[in-house]
Amino acid sequence: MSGEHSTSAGPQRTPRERVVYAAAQQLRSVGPTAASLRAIVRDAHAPWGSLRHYFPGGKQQILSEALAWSGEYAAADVAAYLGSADPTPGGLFVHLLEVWARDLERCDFERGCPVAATTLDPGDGTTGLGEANRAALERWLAAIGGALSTLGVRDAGPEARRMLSLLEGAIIVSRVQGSTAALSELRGFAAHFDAAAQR
Amino acid sequence: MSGEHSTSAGPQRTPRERVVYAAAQQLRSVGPTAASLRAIVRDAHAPWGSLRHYFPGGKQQILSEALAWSGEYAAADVAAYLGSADPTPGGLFVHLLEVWARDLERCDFERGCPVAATTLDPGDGTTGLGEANRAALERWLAAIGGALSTLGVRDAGPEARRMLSLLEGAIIVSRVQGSTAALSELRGFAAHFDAAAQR
DNA sequence: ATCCTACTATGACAAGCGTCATTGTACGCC
DNA sequence: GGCGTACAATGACGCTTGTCATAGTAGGAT
Repeated sequence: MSGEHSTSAGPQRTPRERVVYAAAQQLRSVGPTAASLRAIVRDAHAPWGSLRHYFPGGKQQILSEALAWSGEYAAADVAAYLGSADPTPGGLFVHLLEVWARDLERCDFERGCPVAATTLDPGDGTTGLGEANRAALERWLAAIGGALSTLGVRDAGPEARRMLSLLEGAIIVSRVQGSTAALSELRGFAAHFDAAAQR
Repeated sequence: MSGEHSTSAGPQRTPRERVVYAAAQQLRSVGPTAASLRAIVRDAHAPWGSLRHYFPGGKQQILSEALAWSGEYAAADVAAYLGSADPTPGGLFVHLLEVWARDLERCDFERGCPVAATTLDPGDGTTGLGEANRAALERWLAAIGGALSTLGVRDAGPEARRMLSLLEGAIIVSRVQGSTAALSELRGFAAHFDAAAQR
């Protein structure tokens, strides 16, 4: 869900893709209300003039697509871990903790989870991001739940939700304190998820 | 930290106190950026004309005091549980889960934790709420840590942070899903906190 | 009655926002 | 050549925001 990547490198993205990506980063750092289209366009090195052409739905469409992209990115990360050597439920949890600890340190704790940010900053309610936000979370939950199920966990759904709750909370506390302590202190709970797997 | 209370009833609050309280609720529901002074004054049934008189520091002062109030409220809640019959570490955790589940259901999942909201919606960074936010979290952490220590938990600090991480994450997931399932599913972790107490 | 302080009302200000209409440029297709 | 679609630049609009200056009112103390 983090999706730091690099803005410049990689296979050249289209201006449209760069806008969606930049929007996701803005979402992560300042929240949907404070995220301004002008800042997004600037970060994306995209022309302001064509914003309306690519996104006739305006800010709502841009942020919705950013949320969808984030959900897809998070799901891909889970799938990648599942394809690694010797995956386990607890290993997935530790993997998520480590990914986020790295991400937070890299950006000086100025970026968090876009889903959490959208949830806690719903604006006046007319932003129309609720549905996209819910979908992004469900996408993430489904990816984790599917992975847990593959790894032999019964009740994979609730376990996935537990895993995500732990992660989201630790991200917030880490961000407030400017330290990844909250994240690493949760590693002990990996045993819980391993124990949930039938042998 | 929730601090629902009732707006009208109770011992009559001064206009100034009502503004701080209304600001805390706005913080909880829409985040600091989207929280407007005009809406706060309206909810508080306070005169707009005297805002500047009570809070010469402007929006920053109002929201800072709202955060401090929230931290104090949360600490008082922890202290109240500690004074109840037969308190235990796991019982404190379950108590927090229940308090928040009740609070979320009462307001149709439109309000969360003010600290989390301020963390994930820092605006342009010039809001100057970072320090007040950190202080509110530390106040809450100290209250929980103190309670855990009283209840015989070693390493009460890290355990308190763990407890808060779990709680904050579950609040977010619950709010997104519009269901308290994420909160109640964490009750099983109460055993962990009980086990951390030396007997 | 006078004065000082606490509080309130009113109106204006600059800045930023998302949105939109208009015009202009580029490029591929026929 | 001419044409039509895709993209870009510009400037303005209405709105809301926090802030501030100014004036006005109440009430107790002297």
